[in-house]
Amino acid sequence: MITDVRVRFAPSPTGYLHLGGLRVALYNYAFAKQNNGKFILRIEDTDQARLVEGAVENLVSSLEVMGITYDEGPEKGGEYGPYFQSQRLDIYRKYIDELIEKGHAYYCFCTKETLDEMRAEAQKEKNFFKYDRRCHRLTKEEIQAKLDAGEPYVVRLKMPDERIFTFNDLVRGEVSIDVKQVDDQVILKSDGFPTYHLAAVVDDHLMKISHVFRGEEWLSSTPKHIFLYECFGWTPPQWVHLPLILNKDKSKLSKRKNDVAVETYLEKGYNKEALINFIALLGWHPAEDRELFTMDEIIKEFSIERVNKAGAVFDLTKLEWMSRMYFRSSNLQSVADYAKTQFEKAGIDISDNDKYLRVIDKAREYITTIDQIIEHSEMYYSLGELEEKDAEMLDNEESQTVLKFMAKAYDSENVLSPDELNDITKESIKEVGIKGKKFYFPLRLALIGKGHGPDMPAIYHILGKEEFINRIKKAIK
RNA sequence: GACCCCUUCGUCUAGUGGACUAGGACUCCAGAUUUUCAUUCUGGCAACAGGGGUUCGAUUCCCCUAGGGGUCGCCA
Repeated sequence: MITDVRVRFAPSPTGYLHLGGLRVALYNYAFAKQNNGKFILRIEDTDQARLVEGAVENLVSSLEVMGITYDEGPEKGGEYGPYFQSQRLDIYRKYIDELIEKGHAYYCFCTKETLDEMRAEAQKEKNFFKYDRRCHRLTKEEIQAKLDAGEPYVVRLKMPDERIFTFNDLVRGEVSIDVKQVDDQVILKSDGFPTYHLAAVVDDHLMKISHVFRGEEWLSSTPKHIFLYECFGWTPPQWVHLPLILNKDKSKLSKRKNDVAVETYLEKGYNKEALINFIALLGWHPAEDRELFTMDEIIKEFSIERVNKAGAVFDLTKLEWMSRMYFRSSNLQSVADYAKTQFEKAGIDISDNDKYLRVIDKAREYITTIDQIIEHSEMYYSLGELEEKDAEMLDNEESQTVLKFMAKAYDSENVLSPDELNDITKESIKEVGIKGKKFYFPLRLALIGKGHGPDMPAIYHILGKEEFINRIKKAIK
């Protein structure tokens, strides 16, 4: 076990929990639990323009329904709060001033327009764009004058001129990046908010984060972060850059090409344990050939060493399979509880709980998403209109013969066992002289209103003896 | 374009120099079981990107090429 593990999931509240975010959160959570560490939720709301109302609540509730709970964060609080970056502005300002004082950062008064021009220029030469540091050459007096005049400014980190940053990533191993590829990052925006780079580093240090799990898209900005740690004289955390989750065309999973919000999958009615299991296996796999893992098993088995380097394509078909598997094998009561709202929506009275559980236990065998439960359940509560050709079939002579015979054959004092019921059925087939589809189809139409469905003992068990006989009788003309 | 990362069946992956005739899962196909649908079972199709090394021996180590992805914002 690794000691003093403190990890964090730090989403920006832009609306919903992304599948990629879910996986980062899950790995963080599993890693923390497994090492008896702490899992922190921190809200990175430094971009005023992108704030979305209710996003935090949404994020928190998505995590909660997925079974990922945090030890410190919004609502809960904790020793290292506040956990909203927008409430930590003073802290950031203090550290930014320290950087300026030490000469690691400088004021920049260049406007967006100037910068755009410079970028366009660099674009023409097809070069990597780097800010030319013209504001770094300003004298103290010039800076003060501009500040006094109330000119808007940002603060930039002054990266070293020459240096190869080499760092160790727990997934990728040693990674090297030349500082020539790294720009003087803006760390304080003109609206007084810090950028991610500064805020994350400061918070990770102050919150004593030991391992930073994040998407691979952050790999190339890691030198900026490492440099910040050095400027402050702090020890950087362990880096864990996760492979990306991909669209079918291998590009980074996106809203345009896929459903990316966890809540969408929940609304669609996928089994949530299956979703967790499925997402866990996107980029991570234990040594054995097993595929089905409960949350506890994921916590137990997870290891960074077994996280893949290559991105993983999100394959809905496999999620669907897994969702089916989970509906069939999870605890009956939990499926029944999950299905309840569907029945309410459909206006089906499920006050007979024993029957409800019998219905669910059978219907669950057929579903991929929970909303499909109704079409496999409603016939046990009430029979709809028969389709025309089915009605005709039910009325024909052979069908009526079968029904009349079976209404008597199945009638008994005691509740029939599956074996007894099967025996009666088989004997009856011989006696009536009608078999196969001609025998079973009308029977099924009478019982559940459709030609396909569960076997006789299953229907008998669900409906109960009385209702079973009644339905057959009702179909007799 | 520059830099960084990545590369085993269509997809998720196992594999850390010989046990590989490259394993599992999903999908697909075929057969069996079942009165029907669904299930279940059995079998099948299908991959080490290419080229050089190193080695007695490379999927595994090294190099090159190719392909894919990521980054290059006062977004995170």
